[in-house]
Amino acid sequence: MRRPISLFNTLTRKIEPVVPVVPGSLSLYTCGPTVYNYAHIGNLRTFLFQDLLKRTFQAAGHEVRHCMNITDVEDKIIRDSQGGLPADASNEARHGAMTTLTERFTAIFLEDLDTLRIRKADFLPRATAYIPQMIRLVQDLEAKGLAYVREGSVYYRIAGLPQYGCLAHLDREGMQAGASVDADEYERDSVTDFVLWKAAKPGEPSWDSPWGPGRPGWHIECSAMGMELLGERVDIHSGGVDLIFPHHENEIAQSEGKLGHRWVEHWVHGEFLLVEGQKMSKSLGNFFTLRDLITKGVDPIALRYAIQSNHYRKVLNFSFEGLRAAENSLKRIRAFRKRMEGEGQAGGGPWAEAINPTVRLDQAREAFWAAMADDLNTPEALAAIFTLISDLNAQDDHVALTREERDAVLAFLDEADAIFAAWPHEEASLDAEVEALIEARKAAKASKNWAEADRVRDQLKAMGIVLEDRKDGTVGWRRG
RNA sequence: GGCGCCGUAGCCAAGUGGUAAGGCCCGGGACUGCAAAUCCUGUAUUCAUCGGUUCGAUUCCGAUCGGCGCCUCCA
Repeated sequence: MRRPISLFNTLTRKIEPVVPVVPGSLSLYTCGPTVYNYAHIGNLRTFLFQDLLKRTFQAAGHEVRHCMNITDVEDKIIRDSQGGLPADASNEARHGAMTTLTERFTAIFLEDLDTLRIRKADFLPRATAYIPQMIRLVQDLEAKGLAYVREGSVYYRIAGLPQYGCLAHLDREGMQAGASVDADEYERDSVTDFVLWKAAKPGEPSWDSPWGPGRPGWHIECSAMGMELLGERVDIHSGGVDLIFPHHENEIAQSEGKLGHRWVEHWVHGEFLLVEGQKMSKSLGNFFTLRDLITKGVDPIALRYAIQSNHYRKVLNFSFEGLRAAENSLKRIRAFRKRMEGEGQAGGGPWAEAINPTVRLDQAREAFWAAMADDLNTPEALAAIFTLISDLNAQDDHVALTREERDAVLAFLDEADAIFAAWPHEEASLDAEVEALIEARKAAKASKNWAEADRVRDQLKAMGIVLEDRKDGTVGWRRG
């Protein structure tokens, strides 16, 4: 079964159904990292949002063709990689220094994705591997009269493009009133024109081109690689809100200038993240990479959950208190999963009302998908799961769910976890030492040696194993 | 100056023109040798403020206050 999904489209500012050009096969381009440093949690929020987007379509039965660029040539990369080189270093040496830096941080970035269970794109093109395609694209634009050359650089001419600004909803007059526009060092016909190809400056790595040695402008890589790998019509293109302008606006200008028709149907943008109410900055001491948090003992999956339990289009205020709440929420879901994996232990106690587990499960599944299909409303989707957990825990306390019912619940948890990737099945295997300790406590308990029983239980807890005595005398355990 | 967003309980956070989901935390009770897990139960007469439209507004309109983003570094 393939479920339709609707998303807020920045282009129209409306929530609209996503209708892939090729039914059942979604083409997705997500703006990737510039690999000159560790990604911080703000960057990672965007990549987690894109993973949520992708996984939702996959879980909804769509095939996804996903392309994420790796930007490995850029001002900051050049700045950080060329420092140790002599002024007369060869172009080869300059490229080598740049590659050393970008390969290192590309590897680190990919490790971070693994740590956060972010699925890798089918295509992860490096910009420097597509220089010929970019040059051809710039040549095409030049041939169409959309671009012009100034001192070895090529610029895109915005003047004849009435639709320029449609994504960011900017008008030309407002742009020209901007204060920072004349700070640029390049010679352009109009302040709104942007660079497609930058002439090399002394000390910079460069590629040969029809306009002399130079390097690609910031926006051209996404247009060139997106068209090359995903085609002339892309269903969804996403990134952080800061990319709406100028990056995505300029991508539209370039790509549609070349194609002569609409390139991307749906533009989707994730909001920013604040830390303890303030913008992340190194001077405030609230700048965190994933590795910083792991060093502080944070479970990366709790971070994943904390971020994904907020709506992607709202500013997220990251806090350690919020992280603790996320960890505790996850404990509840995981404990419920463990309970469903085991057998029922019906007992007594107060009871609100009997329910039909199968009917209740169907309701939860529909509520979950209705929320996800409505612009990835994760808070509401998770609420559907928690409501189900409360209802079924109460029911199972009194009338144990059957094996079939438990398995059906587990199937739903797996279905939801295919998106959230936070409560997977874990193999229930223990090492011999732990098993021996559990047996030792059972013996102590049987002889009512409470002090010894508690001592062993504390010892196990220190080892990460929490015991749960069951009504029938058996002892359950979980990691925690 | 231009464009736009947000303000819901201690914290996080959905939501709808018809009388406030969910999570965390906290209090009481049940179960337990004690725990853990779980259940029952208590926590917003109220959704920044002030007006307007309406039979009725947290939800629509306007104003005000407060917080924030973008207007070519940026996830």
